[in-house]
Amino acid sequence: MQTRAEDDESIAATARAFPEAEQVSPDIRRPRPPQLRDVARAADVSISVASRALNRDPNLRARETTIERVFAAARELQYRANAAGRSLRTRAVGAIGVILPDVNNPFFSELLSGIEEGCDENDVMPLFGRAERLNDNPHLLRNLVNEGRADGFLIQPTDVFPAAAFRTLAVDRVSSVFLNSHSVDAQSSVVLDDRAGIALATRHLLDLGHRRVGFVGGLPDNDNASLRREAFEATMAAMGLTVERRWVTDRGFAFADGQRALGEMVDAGELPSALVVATHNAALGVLRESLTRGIDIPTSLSVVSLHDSPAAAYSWPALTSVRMPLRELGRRAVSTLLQVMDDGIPRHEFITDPAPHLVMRESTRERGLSRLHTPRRD
Amino acid sequence: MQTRAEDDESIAATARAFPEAEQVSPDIRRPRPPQLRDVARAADVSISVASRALNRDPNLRARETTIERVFAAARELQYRANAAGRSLRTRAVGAIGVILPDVNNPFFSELLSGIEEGCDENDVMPLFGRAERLNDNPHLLRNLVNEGRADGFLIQPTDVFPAAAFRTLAVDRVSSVFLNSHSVDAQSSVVLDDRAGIALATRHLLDLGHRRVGFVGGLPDNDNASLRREAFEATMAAMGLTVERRWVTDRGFAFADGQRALGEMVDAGELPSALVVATHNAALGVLRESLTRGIDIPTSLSVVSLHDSPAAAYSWPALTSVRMPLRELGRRAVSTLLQVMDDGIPRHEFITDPAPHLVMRESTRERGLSRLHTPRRD
DNA sequence: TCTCTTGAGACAAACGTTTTTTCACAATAG
DNA sequence: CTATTGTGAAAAAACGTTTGTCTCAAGAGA
Repeated sequence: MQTRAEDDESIAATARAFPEAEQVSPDIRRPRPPQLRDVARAADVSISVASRALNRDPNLRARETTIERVFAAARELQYRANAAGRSLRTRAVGAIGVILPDVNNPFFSELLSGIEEGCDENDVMPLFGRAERLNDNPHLLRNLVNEGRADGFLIQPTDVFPAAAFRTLAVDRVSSVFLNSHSVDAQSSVVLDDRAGIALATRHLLDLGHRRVGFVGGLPDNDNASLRREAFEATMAAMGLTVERRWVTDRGFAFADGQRALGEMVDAGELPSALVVATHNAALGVLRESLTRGIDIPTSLSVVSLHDSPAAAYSWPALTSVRMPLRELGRRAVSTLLQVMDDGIPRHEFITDPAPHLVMRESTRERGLSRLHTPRRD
Repeated sequence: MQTRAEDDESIAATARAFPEAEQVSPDIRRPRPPQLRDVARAADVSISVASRALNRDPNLRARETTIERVFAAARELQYRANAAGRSLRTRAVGAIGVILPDVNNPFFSELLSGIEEGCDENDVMPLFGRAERLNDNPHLLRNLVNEGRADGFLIQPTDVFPAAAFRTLAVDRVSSVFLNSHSVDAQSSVVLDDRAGIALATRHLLDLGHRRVGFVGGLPDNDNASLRREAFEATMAAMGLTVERRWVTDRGFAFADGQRALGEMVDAGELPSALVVATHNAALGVLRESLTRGIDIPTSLSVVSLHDSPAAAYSWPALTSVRMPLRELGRRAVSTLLQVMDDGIPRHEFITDPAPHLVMRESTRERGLSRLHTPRRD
């Protein structure tokens, strides 16, 4: 303030005027993570040998002991290759985008952990994004690709999906695997055996003696919905049973759709004695609407759903459901994506193992008084 | 097969023998995303000018028209800076790790979208990870840091958290913000106004005329649990009401804990006329246990919970609850983390706006109206 | 003796940015 | 007519890897 000081002095003064600057500066400087250079120095080899050893490059010719030294040094230092450096050189970032609609749908819990498991196994990083984000930011996928943040995508599509957002992927030739969807051709897919799941659920009701069985399905233009419905009808037909039109609804997969489906069925007159519900959330809606309308489940109506989840055990009554191998789906989706990324050949996988499994809870019961025992046939 | 052809020929023959090779090879080579170099060329400037223009470098001296040209070119090409290149140079990757326990807890849905919103606003990429992953892979956080994949972390801790996994962060001086937790000192935090939420819930019951009010709380050594319990007792005391010991439980925040709490309360004798439940999932457990035991809610017991969620509307009866500003929590957590990353100064934020809000549904009722009005049943 | 091979490893370029430094040129001052 | 100063922009280095090419020595084969 008094006199004009020389430059260096005034800089020092400035520093003093903002005391926190002195403390902060060392605070935010965090220790540099170990680099390949450090590993090489510790193992007393060149950087290139260290790199090739760690990556198990077959072109590297070095003594076993040398390679061992490198690995030991890397372990010792907790070395992890810097993703940016590697990515810059290899044009692959070791991360995959995972786009799911409604992460909070409880039935995704297993799928999610399957995906994470698959990622861990393959040393790949998952980048989760809720599908809704695509609506706010339709460039998300393209940006992710252009920024080189993801090498490929795992996508679970829904009806309301902005298909345009995915066209980008095809145009840019980005590998992607669609989960539970046959609809997008020319892309890879990994799907569950919905047919077997629905058949299991339906047969469960038939085994309990039910004959008047209805179906609460998804929207008519949804591929999965029609597949499930066909499977239901086929199973019924195989038992020589016909399906009453009025007991088959196609309102959708959501909670509210299940509520509505049951409501309409009730309003239309006599109920079936049992319902196969094509998906978990809709089944919870059916249960809830039954409570509202005073329909006693399972006494006067049995309900079984495709897809299990923790929430199924919490509902009233606890929901009998068919548990699908979602964890396996997640794992396979990851490994399939990696294969596709590797060779560019689209694949269509079908998860049959482990097979769908019936989880018996409280929402189904043997059909009331009539203990008619029908011979089983297949 | 017949004669030895010259090299070029035999290569062509090989290609013909593996027809897919011809298609695949170009397939997996995807178009190179636009680079800064391309932008610079299109705008007819050097790479450095392009970079500084796009980053609004104040040290850049260039004509306005030049800068405009650069932006126009970037828009035209849909340029996005390659994350690896930038990260390598700047030592920041523009991504933050988000560690949540149990992503499927429905009450996280808003928190998640708040975080994504905050990330979008700040042009940062969220890397979600379920906390359980830390159990399988305790090095996850350290690896993320060492690989330079995340610049900082958002963490929602729980009781069962492997605290050791977080010590790494402190040691490596990685910025992190804890959500809803006061317990980890020396780290930043963003917390909700639980006190106000519990007070609102409690006052709601008192306003309805309830005087015998109980509390279903979390584990006694959980900071949040004690905070909520204190808030409950303070609100009661402010009305001159004492709290009966037997109506205060501390089983935990989970569904099963709620079930157990109510069960024990019933087994112990007379019930209160209303319950404040310290968290959403436990409240659902209380509701479910009431159904099991034939306790009519809200006729003989009113239940209100801290934290709302879509699932609350689906329960039976629909759960009256206090909606906390989780979306705002998510957004603020992101911006706080970015500030901490910027200057290294820990912060402790308190979300009071928007204020907690009572969502009236069907699980609470005025005391004494017991037989006048029952929820709709057909 | 001379060339070849092989083993064991080192050199150096390249990936796409950001940022410090340098440069060319014109306008002004002396 | 030469120095100085702005102005506008280009050069070049650096970030941490991976990987194609080199080196160097020791032995093999002729």
